[in-house]
Amino acid sequence: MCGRYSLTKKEMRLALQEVAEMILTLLTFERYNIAPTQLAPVILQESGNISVRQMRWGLQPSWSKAPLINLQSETVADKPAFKESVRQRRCLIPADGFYEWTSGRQAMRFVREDRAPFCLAGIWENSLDYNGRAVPCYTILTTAAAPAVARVHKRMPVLVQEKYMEQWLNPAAENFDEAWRDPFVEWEAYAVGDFVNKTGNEGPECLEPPRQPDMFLTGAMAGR
DNA sequence: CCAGACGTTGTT
DNA sequence: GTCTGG
DNA sequence: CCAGACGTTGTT
DNA sequence: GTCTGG
Repeated sequence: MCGRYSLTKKEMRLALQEVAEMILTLLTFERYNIAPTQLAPVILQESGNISVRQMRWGLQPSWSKAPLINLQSETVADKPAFKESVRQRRCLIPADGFYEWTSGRQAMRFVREDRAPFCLAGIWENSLDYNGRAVPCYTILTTAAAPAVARVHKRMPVLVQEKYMEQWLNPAAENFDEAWRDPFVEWEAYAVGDFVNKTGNEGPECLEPPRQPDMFLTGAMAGR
């Protein structure tokens, strides 16, 4: 009854969007506080197939003491230790917000003005754990902060627009200037309480504003 | 050939 | 481990 | 990124 | 202050 069908490039993109949606709604059990060294879902393409795997946040090269949770997008492709990952093992990291801490250790949460989820640009590799076992690990690429973010922090994660997701995941693709270009997303920032500070803490409480709002941030002291 | 890099952030 | 620079 | 440790010995 | 673990 069904002896043939097609899957054009355009249809492939739709399939990818569907996959991304699936991840964000079903596979991504809610996470409010994904921290370095923890497992989180990552989208990748292997043997031509797009898949989702839980990976450890932070590359762990043998020579590095600390896990590398961020790498600069501007230079990563030129670094001997990472160029192969940039060439062969790019990935997308689904998220709907990210945290930055002010110099005063006030946690801020950044979300898109339209509240839409998004994908961050990452690369991954198999690092060796203490048993010599291969563990897939990922790192988030960074770029100069967008204006609203720059008030708190100079750097921010690279976002991959939907129209570049397929290219980003395809190992055959080579130039990422387009994929890395600033998507000019408007970001909204709001202060959250210190519950999020502790890496083990999970749940919606991570999103709640501070119990005692920071006087300087809210301007509540003005005029006193 | 060997030596040295290979990360990011914010703070002083 | 691997690449770049000298 | 933040939180929390930052020690040694010998014994079970 | 600095390092490790999450």
